[in-house]
Amino acid sequence: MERETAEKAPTIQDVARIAQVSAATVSRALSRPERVTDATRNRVSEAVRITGYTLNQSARSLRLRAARAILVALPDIGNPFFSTVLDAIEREAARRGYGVLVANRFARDNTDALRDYFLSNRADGLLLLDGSVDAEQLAAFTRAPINLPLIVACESIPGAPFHTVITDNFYAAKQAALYLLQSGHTRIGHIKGPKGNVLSSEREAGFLAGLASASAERREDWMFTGGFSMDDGARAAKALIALKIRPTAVFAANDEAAIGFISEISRLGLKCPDDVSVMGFDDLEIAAHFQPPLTTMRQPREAVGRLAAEALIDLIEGAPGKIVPKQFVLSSELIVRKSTAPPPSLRS
Amino acid sequence: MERETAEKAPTIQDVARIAQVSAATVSRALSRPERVTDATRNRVSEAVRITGYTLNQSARSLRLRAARAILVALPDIGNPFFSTVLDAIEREAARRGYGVLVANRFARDNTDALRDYFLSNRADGLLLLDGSVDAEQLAAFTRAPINLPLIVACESIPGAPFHTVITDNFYAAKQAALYLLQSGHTRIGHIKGPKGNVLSSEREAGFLAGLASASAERREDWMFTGGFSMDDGARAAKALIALKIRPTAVFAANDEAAIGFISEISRLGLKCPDDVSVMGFDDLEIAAHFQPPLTTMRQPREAVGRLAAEALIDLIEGAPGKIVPKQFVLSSELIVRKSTAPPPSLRS
DNA sequence: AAAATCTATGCAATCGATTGCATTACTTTC
DNA sequence: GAAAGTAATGCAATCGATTGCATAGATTTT
Repeated sequence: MERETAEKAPTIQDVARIAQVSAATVSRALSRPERVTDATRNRVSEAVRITGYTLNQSARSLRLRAARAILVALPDIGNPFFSTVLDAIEREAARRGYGVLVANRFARDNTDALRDYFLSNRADGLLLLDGSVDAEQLAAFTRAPINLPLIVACESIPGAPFHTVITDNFYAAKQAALYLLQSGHTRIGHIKGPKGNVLSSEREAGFLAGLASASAERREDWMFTGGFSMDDGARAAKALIALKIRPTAVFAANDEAAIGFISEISRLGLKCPDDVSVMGFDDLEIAAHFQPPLTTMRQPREAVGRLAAEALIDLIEGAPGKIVPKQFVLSSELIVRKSTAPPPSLRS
Repeated sequence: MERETAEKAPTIQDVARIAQVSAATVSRALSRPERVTDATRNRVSEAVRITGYTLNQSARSLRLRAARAILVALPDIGNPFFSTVLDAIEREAARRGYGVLVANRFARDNTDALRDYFLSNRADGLLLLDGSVDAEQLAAFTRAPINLPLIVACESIPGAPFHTVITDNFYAAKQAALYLLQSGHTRIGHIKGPKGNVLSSEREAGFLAGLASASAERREDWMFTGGFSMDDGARAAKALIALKIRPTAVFAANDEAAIGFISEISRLGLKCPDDVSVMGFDDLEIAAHFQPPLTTMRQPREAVGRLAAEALIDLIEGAPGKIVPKQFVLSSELIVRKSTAPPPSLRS
């Protein structure tokens, strides 16, 4: 287990010997340079240069009880939505000198594993990008005696007292519905996200609120059970094709479902937007390059990641004590492209 | 800096006191259960349960000089190709009890930062998914006195003595060219990857080798300067449209460029595959759902990630000493979909 | 010039887990 | 039953950085 290196890495003692000061002074020279004289600081810098010293994080972590790392738990790194958010998190964390540990596809019932990263001093806090966890258990982690610094981002956990960074999914979905209504559509369907997912239900509710506000028709067989994957979208397409009365527009719970949907209806002979307008949600990079380019609600993914990382590190470094949970709610933006058009009835 | 927790986390000493044994015995009971009596083992287990003890990784790392974590350095997590590989890496690492630290978009000239993760005892080894680094400097890291365990995956660094896990890009690209030739195309273009990238040049060379083996025509103005992004593909599309004599098929260096290309030629009035067949490389998830579904070379991304993680951890845990660099070369697979067809001249 | 104040630095304990060596208790062998 | 061997456990040093407290020296105040 113990690694054998020909030459051991230089330690603070080595630097101290060469600079002819004590290890304590080296430590101070490096972390609070104003506390030592110029002469000492220079001697230490020189000794660091000579030895090629790098601080041993394990020793530092042990002493300070701080790992200078955060754990990011996500449901699926492979998903471009999450990987972009992760990108922003990583950037912000690096800026503030923190490492980023990733835990992918951790099971719902595996919150203990996340807690243990904290308890075992590998991470100083948790950034959770998944709302499908036991809120009660999670809340217990944030209280004494554990006091896990926690930020929930992307997906909220309703009614739970966590710091969160989310986007306003309800309002954005309502905007989407309103946009389709304003384009002249009266028969509008929705490809729902996965069951039990908070984002799904908020987007569905927002969509229905949009319909309701215009007193538009709402039919159960236009509410397609779906999911967030392309295959889910394709399944919804098959369901739509089978209908006698079809909606002229469909709002999908995310871009991937929208793409899978369009892909499948094209295969089956319908055209988008000629026969059916389709909207997505997220504005993934592919949305602009898909055929047809996808009308969608753009979520500020980078901002979500950056703010979440920022908030978590503030929490970690902040004074302990009672902190009122902060909620950041960012807005999404309507991006109109070619996958939506007025319904056939309104076209010349 | 020092975190103040109401109650400190239980330590091995606490467990020892409750189990009425020494800390040394607790340590042994946990790491090598066969070395203690059943009675002791049970008492320790019970004490662990009572206290809720979790091992402090910092202390362990300090003592053992091992972090039980690997650092994955990649050029762009946001890219679905890399994020899938990362997914596989994470899974394998977790299986073997290793944490995964990510370093994204690290600059070419910033290899020191990667080395410092190792020197500072935050990571036990480096998994590099980017070939665009200074090979000489990197090689120095793997030698004494640093002895950084290193695996280069996805992109090889030619002529450098590293363990690598790659796919056979040259052969796969040649296969792609041969497939297009066999479909009857005689005028075939190529959207090149980014300049200076190893993958780009191997795919380009393989493509040209394919053409050469069939003595097919090769024209400089059919070799589009490109890149790996959708925008790069779109630019190539504009260049193609401007040509007097156009190729009837195009092989793009990756799926994203292929998608950007198809998207742009559609916008400009050409149809795929009717006017031009297009092939990609990678088989991203979107490839199957794009319109038209994309013919492509599927890279075994999961296998690459898994093998790379496996090899790195073997290297970390293996006996130190001279190790001959191992090269894993995996094969890609032709996936035929609808974006390719025989050229117009051969169709009825 | 003595007293008080301040500054720079060193000493030594500390963080928590691991392990070589020493010790004790128990078993086997002749 | 004494000697030798073995198994289980404890003692104490160790990994490397940080920091409260002590001290020596410099500076200011009276």
